Amino acid sequence: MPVHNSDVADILDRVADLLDIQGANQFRVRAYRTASRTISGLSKSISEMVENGEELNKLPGIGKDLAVKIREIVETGTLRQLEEIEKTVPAELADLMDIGGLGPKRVGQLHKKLHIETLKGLEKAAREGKISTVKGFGKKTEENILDEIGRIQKGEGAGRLKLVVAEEITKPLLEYLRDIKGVKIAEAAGSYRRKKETVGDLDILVVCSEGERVMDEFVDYEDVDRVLSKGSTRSSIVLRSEFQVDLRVVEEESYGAALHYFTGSKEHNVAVRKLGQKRKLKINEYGVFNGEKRVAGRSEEELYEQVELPYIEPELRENRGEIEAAQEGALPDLVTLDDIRGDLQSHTKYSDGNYTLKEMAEAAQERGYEYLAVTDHSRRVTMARGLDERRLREQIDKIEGINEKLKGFRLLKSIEVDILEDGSLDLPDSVLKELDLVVFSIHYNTNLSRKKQTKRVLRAMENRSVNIFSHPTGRIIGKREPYDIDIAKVMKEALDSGCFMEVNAQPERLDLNDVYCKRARDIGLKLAISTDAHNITDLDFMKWGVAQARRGWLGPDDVLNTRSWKELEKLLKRK
DNA sequence: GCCGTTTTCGGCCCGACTGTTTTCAGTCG
Repeated sequence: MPVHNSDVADILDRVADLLDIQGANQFRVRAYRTASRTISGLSKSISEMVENGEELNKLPGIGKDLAVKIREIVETGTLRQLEEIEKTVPAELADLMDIGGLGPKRVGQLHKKLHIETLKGLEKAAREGKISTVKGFGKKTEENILDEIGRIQKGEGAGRLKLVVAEEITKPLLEYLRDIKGVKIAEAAGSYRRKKETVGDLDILVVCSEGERVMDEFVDYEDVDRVLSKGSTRSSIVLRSEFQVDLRVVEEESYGAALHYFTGSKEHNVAVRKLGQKRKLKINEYGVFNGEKRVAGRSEEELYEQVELPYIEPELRENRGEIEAAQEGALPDLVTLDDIRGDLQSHTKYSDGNYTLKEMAEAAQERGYEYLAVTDHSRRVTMARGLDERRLREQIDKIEGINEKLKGFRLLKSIEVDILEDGSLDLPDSVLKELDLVVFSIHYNTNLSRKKQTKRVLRAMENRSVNIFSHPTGRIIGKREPYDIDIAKVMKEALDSGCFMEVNAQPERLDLNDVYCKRARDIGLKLAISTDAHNITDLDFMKWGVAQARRGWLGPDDVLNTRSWKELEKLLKRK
């Protein structure tokens, strides 16, 4: 059973939480958290690195000690140290930190003084009024704990929202804030601005001549469920959707510094501040300071300049190597929506799409595209009325007829052919060969073993008629875990055999994810960003795919569909 | 526990708000 990067990261986080509750040295705790972040953001498999005997302590934030521990996790699946700690600090205590207002210190106190070990135990103690008897805890804290537990039991809160949902909530709120008198700027920062696939909460920054008024109006927004805190420069609310929003009011001269600060990520900020420290500069949300003197802060550009860095795009700010790249002048020139010249996956009424060939073609043209691949399902996907050979040929004829009438645009003859369980394809080569390109994907037998699933895809790729492996991991954000498949191996094979892979732009898929995009770029494998549109409006999902690609460091050259059809056609020819 | 153009020891990002205190620790971002 291979140990994944996320498994290693989880164990290290677990150790960090429990050490924290135990009251261990803060910097030691931080070291475990940093290492966990490093590993989950790694674009290669930690298991493979161990197998290949690579030196783990070359990784940032990982020294001799942690390298040994990580190796132990990879080789045994567990960490003895964690098991040891759990003998004195019950594992479930870590979960109590999910309760707002409870951090490591308080959880540690509750364990020590009241012998609380579980959420149930905590609830009981709170109901019996025991919490408020502990020093440092009062009635309000006790009530708050019960409220929070109530919400957890109702299954509310805490969950991260998909980026697309976060946008639906954010846009009207920003408009509301911009309408308040005196507001010059209202902008969203945080993981929303970094275009992370899910957003935990929203950070909004406001520049306004009347701070108090903004705060009053903010907590008065019609969608507010409760107010967590309200100050003159910072307030937090929870919306009825359980989405938390933090608002900060800053002076215009601090706007850039604040925007940088609240855009994060935390790890990126820490790294930038350290660069500041080396130059005797203090960086906070109000600016860059040399002693008492503010030397920058109005814009992000000027803040970066102070630490001798070029501007770094928000999507890259994860401390996954962007600072080093910036120092070396090696930041990628990220792909933009404007670079996209066509869409390489879409469905029509022939299978489970809702529009005709002609309607889809017109919609793609309206978006300024030069081509749209029609990739209806193949026969195995019966639920979607998948195409058999006869119907596909009929569609090919129809597309050719439509193309004759179009100028500066063409529908590409294609199919999303199903990969059957043994790795063979759902349609015969004879018809696949007549297509402009072939997209291939998995819809059934999704729970095969890692070995079988990987072999299945590798075998499919051996067929010279296929081109783009679609939604390669099959995950649905927050709903369905990825298939157990060795993506690294599939990528390597795709590169060697002249195949490509996809970033599926459906906001609930975003598959490949950012980390895999970066891995593809690292090895030189080009990716298609495709909307998998089933409707005309789905064509606009392209922006989510582009966002994910940007988070994965992709430039225009790394993306297939930034090319004209003529160039793309050459690239798709397999040897 | 990590790390090094002030360091192999002694640092480790920084500030707002709350609740509990009676000047501040803890939490959060």
